[in-house]
Amino acid sequence: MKLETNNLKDVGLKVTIPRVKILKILEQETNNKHFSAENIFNILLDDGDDIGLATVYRVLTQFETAGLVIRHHFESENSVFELNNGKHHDHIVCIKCGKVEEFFDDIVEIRQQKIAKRLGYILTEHHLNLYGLCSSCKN
Amino acid sequence: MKLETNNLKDVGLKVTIPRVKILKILEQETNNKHFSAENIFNILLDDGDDIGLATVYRVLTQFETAGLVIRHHFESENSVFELNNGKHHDHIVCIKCGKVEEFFDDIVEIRQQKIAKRLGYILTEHHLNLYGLCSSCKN
DNA sequence: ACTACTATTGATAATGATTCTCAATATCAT
DNA sequence: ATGATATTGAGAATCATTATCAATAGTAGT
Ligand SMILES: [Mn+2]
Ligand SMILES: [Mn+2]
Ligand SMILES: [Zn+2]
Ligand SMILES: [Zn+2]
Repeated sequence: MKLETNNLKDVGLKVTIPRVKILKILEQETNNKHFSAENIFNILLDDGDDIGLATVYRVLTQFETAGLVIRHHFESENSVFELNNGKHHDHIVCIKCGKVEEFFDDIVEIRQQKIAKRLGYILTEHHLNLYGLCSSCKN
Repeated sequence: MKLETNNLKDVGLKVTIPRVKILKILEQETNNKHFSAENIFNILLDDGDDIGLATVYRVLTQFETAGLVIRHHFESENSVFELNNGKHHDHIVCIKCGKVEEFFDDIVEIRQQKIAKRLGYILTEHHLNLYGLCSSCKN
């Protein structure tokens, strides 16, 4: 049985064509792991698949609820989704070309916990997004 | 001449009733400095002012462009606005009651610069939002 | 204070991303 | 294979925000 099939069964979702195809797209090893719903819809169109945009949104939300994907809101743009590989990381986004890169910084993570504690909060989540010009675009 | 009048003239905006009133609301020293457009619209309504919601959005966007206010996007909610006091800070938001508190952490700020540099970016902006349960809500 | 020139406003329509509805179809345990 | 149930696709609905446009207000110059 295929990988996607297992992933879906594991989270209690029926194995349907839209779900398998969307999961495959998210699993692609490309230069961009971060997809908008429209992105995925267009890839499906190019592949000749006849899957509705509503289904793409629906499936992505189900995947998010199931913990298979993570949803991001960069700047004030549309939602973007990426496969949840279990390793937390934050993002830096090029304001010119839109490239998204990932990073993880222990010191920042620890600091955040300290800040939350000092203010009396139980920290459940955080979003750290850096914006700037990437190495290609800054010239 | 009043404070609001000066602020507006300084950024090249005509002194109109909607602009002055919205600026006054933003300058209020209350427990909440962070307003949505709807928030401000309702305060105006309560004050008996007859200012359209479209005007509120328009004026807030003009204020943002002029550098008078800063717009935030917490979680995936509506835009919230606060007066730009010139002192950069980040935010922690209670996921239960919605309270927003501010903080500034030198170490995090320095780390962000380092991360951007390491990845070859010129950093122009960042959003760091923490989410959790505030001291009142965690019980 | 009056005019004339523009900028601004308020009402309403339009937009765009996302979600909802619902009848038709597909999945899967039996 | 069958039937109970979940899922799908198309299009309508939603909701925050922006655009349109005729009426009105602000302001520089008299
Ligand atoms: Mn990522
Ligand atoms: Mn603030
Ligand atoms: Zn770039
Ligand atoms: Zn709270």
